[in-house]
Amino acid sequence: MATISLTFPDGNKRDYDAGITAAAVAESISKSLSKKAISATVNGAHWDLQWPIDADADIAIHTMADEAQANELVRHDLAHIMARAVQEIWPDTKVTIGPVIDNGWYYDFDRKEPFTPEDLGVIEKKMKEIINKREPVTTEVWDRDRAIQHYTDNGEPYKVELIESIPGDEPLRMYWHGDWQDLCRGPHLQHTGQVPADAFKLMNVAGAYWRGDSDRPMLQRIYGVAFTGKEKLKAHLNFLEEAEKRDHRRLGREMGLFHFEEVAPGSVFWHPPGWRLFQTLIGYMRRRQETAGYVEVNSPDIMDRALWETSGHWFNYMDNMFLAKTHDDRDYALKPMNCPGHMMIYNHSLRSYRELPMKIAEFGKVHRYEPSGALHGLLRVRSFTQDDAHIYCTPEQLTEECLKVNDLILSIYKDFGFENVHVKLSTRPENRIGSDESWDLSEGALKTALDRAGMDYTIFEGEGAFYGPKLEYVLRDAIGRDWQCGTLQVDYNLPERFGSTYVTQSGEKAAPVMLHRALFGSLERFTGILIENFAGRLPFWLAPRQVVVASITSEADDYVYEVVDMLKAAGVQAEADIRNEKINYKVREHSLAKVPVILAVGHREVEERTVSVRRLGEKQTSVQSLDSFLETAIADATAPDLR
RNA sequence: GCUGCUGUAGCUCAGAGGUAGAGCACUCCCUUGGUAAGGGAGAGGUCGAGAGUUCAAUUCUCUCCAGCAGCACCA
Repeated sequence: MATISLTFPDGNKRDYDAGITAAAVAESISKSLSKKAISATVNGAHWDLQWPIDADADIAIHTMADEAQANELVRHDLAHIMARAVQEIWPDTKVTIGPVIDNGWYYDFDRKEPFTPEDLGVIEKKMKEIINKREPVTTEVWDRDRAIQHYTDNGEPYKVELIESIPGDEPLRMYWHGDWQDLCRGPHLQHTGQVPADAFKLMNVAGAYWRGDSDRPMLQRIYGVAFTGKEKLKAHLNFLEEAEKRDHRRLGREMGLFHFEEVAPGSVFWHPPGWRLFQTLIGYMRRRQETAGYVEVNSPDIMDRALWETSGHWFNYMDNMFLAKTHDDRDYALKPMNCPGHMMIYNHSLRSYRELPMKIAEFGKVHRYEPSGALHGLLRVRSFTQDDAHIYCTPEQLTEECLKVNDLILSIYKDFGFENVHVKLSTRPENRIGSDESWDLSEGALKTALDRAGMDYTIFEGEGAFYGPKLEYVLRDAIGRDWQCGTLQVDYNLPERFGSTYVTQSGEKAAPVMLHRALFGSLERFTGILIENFAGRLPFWLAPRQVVVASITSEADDYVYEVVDMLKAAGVQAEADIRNEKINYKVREHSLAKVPVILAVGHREVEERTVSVRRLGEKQTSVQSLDSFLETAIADATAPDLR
């Protein structure tokens, strides 16, 4: 028998018979390692302990201490254990797929009866029983016909379909957890007892299309979370609780920012404080854009069908547009995008190369008939305001302009405290307009700009818009969640469709290239993200209510108004609270409403012309002179770009 | 849009085949209180909408609307 040489992480080499399993390698090292071992990494591949090793290789044996591998195995085995539990309880259930995902796994089932929340407890109990049996996990490679026959005989059509979609030259691997069998590429643990029985939880049931295709049957998906230990599960559940507390829909209500109504699903009713925040964001962006050489315009909300036909939206997105037929029998559409309107403005005069790059910005409100199931608070709405702009430039200016947008976007996110930004680059989709040459140029410009800016980015093949490739800026919030906000798209097509030109230096007409970009993206969405990121405790300059001046006795009422007026005159958002309530009551109420500063004033403050300052989240109060508080409040209220 | 769940006062929720209840919020009164709920009284609901079953429906059935979780979608 041939001998192979395995190299361990510490550099040691040992010789074994070819075909030795990783389990046997572990056993050759020590009895305790062989017990604790969960899997191996062989030449970079995650390796089941039962798999044979046929040639020289680098090898590392994993135990539960190896978090990454342990999580993957535990979650993957739990997917199988859950499927087994479900089939034991409801034998008529058909199994499909059950992959590992962030923090856990899911498994999709086909069963007539819906799973109820109570069923989850029953399944969990059964799973724990299976784990406690400590049954071995075993594996075999089968040939395709045998596997298909097996699943046909067992009435598992989804598995048959899966096998048929696996390339013919790939071996099919079967796994057994006890006597329950599943097609699986592995790797898995040694036995079910290696799964920590107290570190998983079934979370919820939901529908999911077979193979992610909305034309295929809807299955029932059960989600679970799992970790290598109880404490980690607890930490994760705490995180979910924390995220729940930050829900902008709840905070928006508690802070009196906005609400929704059945009469306008997916459209926001902004209340005064919420609208103030919204306008603060627009004011900030307006200044940043003006400094960056943009000009602001406004284009109509309702425009004739002909325009949308020219732009391509009518045929590509009609189902998602709000349409309006008028009494003169014309078809109009509410604008789902600002670009066609901006095309009309660009085309209105003869343009010179001297005017380029021309940057047209609009805080345009667009309407999109989003599928009802997609709506979600401020994060996914049917009418929203974009900080939209279109940059018309020459092909030579393209990369430079992309770079400028990239710089601007990062600088702006930084002002809001978002320093961790990732970029997604989406390339040409199957359903697209325009020549391959123009797509080459567009994608090239974006890549070059990203490379020159030294940005990290991930490529998403085929995910671009129908008219051009796009960058999407994803920022990470205070508790590690990712939010997609800004976008930058290169477009050779729209200028062509609209016949846009400019006169070159040599007096000829040429087509401009166009950039679509939005930095906040949707103002509504960005507001929601800010609320969640700050858990409602917005920085002073953004806070929709900045200062409440609360009287301790009614004898201070006049002074309260004096302070409020003084703050307001200085541009600070101040309110009086002279209600017939105790100061405790007022402090509690305004604290819950996340007002950043409460000024309490009683006899002492009136006499000394001071204020007692209580900042949100601090128990400690400090007495300051009116003038010194005014000074700090003005400084705090100043937007970062004006400091 | 699809699957499942939910819809009772401004908010959070209880309730039952015989036309409704709590706490908070709201209004008024007492209280002038020093940093997260002082006390009392009062007002407030076509029980999401429509149809059906029934002597009787807010409660049961169906349809629709909206919300929630996920899937699909996201120009």
